[in-house]
Amino acid sequence: MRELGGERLILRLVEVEAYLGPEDRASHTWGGRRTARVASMWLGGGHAYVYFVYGLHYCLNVVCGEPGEGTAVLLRAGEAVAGAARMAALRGLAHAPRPGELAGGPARLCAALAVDRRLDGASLLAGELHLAAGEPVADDEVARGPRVGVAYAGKAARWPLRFALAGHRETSRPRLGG
DNA sequence: GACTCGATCGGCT
DNA sequence: GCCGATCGAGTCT
Repeated sequence: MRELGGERLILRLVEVEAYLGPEDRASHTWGGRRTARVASMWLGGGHAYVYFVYGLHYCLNVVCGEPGEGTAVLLRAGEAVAGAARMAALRGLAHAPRPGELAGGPARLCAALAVDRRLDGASLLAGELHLAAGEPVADDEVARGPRVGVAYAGKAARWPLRFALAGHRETSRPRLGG
């Protein structure tokens, strides 16, 4: 849930990826890296970790576990529950978004919720950006597969740590089968 | 101090 | 399906 100027923008998360900390080569905390950029990923669970990538995109993670674990979940896609028009405007879309276009992809999700570095390290338990428990999802509704864009990570690149609602239309590309 | 490349997206072919 | 954009963190010298 994103609160922006009194308006509520609500996304239901439909796709995420897990990053397991120092032993996960695809993780920014691989090998115990403690640099300024990843500092917030070492915070305790419930904090946001926002980073800038490719010179023009932001990605939003939810930090997990105890302080010092360095584990997080990347939010890859969501479907609009409320505030879709505002989110489309934030995305700069002049037309009604097609399925998957509004927040289907980590950088799109950040753009739709106006997330940038100012929210890096912020608490997600309260405040203008926060997580709320949603409907429970049965195990057989969840498709899983290898993560995206981490081919450099060797063996860890093949770990099935990407999770999405099976057959959901808002998930990011490349679409997870199932 | 300089160089390399990335947890991406959108436009063009 | 392929490729360029764009910049800062990380790494090496």
